[in-house]
Amino acid sequence: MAKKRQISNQEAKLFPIAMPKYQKQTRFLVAVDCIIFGFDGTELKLLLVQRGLEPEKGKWSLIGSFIREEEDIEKGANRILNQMTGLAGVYLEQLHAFGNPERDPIERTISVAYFALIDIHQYERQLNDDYHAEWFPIKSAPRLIFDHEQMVEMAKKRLRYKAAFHPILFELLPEKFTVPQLQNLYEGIFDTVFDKRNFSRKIQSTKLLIKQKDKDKENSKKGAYYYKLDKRRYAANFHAFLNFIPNPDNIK
Amino acid sequence: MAKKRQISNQEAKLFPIAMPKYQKQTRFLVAVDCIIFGFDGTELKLLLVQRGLEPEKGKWSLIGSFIREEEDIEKGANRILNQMTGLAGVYLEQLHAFGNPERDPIERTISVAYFALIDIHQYERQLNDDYHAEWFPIKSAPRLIFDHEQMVEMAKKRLRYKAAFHPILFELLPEKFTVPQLQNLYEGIFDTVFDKRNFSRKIQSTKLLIKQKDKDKENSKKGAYYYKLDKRRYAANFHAFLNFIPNPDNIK
DNA sequence: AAAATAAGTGTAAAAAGTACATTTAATATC
DNA sequence: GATATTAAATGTACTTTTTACACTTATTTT
Repeated sequence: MAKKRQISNQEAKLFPIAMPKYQKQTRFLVAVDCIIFGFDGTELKLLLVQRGLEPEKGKWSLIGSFIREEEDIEKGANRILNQMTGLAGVYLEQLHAFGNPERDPIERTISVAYFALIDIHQYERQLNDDYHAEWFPIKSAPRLIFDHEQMVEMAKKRLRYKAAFHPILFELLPEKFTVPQLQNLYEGIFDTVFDKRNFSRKIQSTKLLIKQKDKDKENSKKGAYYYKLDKRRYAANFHAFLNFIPNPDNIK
Repeated sequence: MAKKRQISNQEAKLFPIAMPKYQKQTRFLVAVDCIIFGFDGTELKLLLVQRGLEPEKGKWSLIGSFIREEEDIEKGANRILNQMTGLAGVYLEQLHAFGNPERDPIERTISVAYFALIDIHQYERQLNDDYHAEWFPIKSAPRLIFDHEQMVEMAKKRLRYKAAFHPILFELLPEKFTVPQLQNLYEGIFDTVFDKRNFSRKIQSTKLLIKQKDKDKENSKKGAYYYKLDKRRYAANFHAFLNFIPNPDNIK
């Protein structure tokens, strides 16, 4: 196995005979599955598709596909997301690699799960019309194939965990949103209720919100002021600990 | 591709002809690499081995190997850890899947990294004598092969992050330890100093420690009382948020 | 006996978190 | 056009947590 110099994968493709390999090892299919969360102003939703190939054809499934030969996993996740939903430039984070040998009955497949957060309204039409993807309230989603329900459970926990300390939930909101909407979102994620005054004070203290002059009149007679995210501060504070949730116990 | 019933992987092995496959997809090598942390009472250390096969034979590397055909990833991580270091039953958590197509120049390999926390003293001899593994202070570790330094960086961040909220660092300590030792560990991990009185009060308030009657006389004339971890409470509180670190900013 | 060393401990002030009720702006109804 | 209805917006007093800070104690060394 002695070797004078390293041979890149590209070279190896051109000169397959010369390429040393780890001969005796098994090779596996590797896939990406995406847990895509959206928020419609009232509840947290999950984007699902009907699986297009056997086994389990026609059953509900996370968006996912196989990684290609020369494709980085993260790039693959973005490609698959884009191909299957048209989404691009959304928040995407690696969740966990799932590798139970029995998880796909056809052939062992290792799946790297990613979770995505998107503004549901920005894509609602497109998703339904062009891609036959469907939003389900997370509390009444259908049964999913393989270990996808386990993936969703883990993603929910991760989302709660992150949301307790980092301003990640803004990724789920449209450009303009109201404080009551934001509170709804937090209450949905943490399955609890917060005192309006305390919540508002805490959010305002982060200085991440910029008050707009117009109001949302859809949800109340008085109307609630719109806010926009201060993108500069958001970028700077994303990894800071904002302690959004007073007692984040019972999360994990 | 229509199929009457599912065929398990085991069945498929017995009747290879009958097994439907995802024909056109590329298959990849999948490996596990372990970032193994230890604490010697003074500083955080990293367990490394000299790589046994080309390429990069003889260079320093994380402990790692390929996943086997019918092996779950987590089980594989435990097997590899045990085979290469003799360690068993230690804290092990999945960190991240690394999949840059160029990360191993011989053949594309997707590596699922795990990090482990161990009580260094319990294994010091065994590791050196039987396995030729070596501990390096994390601040003066040698260059590592492939993307292993990137893995270590990510593991350090994850460790800090978890340690800020969960009592995870006890995994690095021996059964009996003193409060000053514990404080040393936290100060090392967070690269800062804490007030002795405040640190002690905070730790005691978790009620995770049981005071022993004997003292450690090695590190001071007066001696410091030993404590043991209350294992019941530890198990119950592991996922609770203990807020060990007052202002956990600058972590990630 | 005196000096040196690190362990162990308390208190007051500041900040953060909690609990709680009324007023306000706009629309809908009579 | 007066009244009822709805959800938004806002302040204050109390409790808990965090922070800043210095001396005494037990033991060994000289």
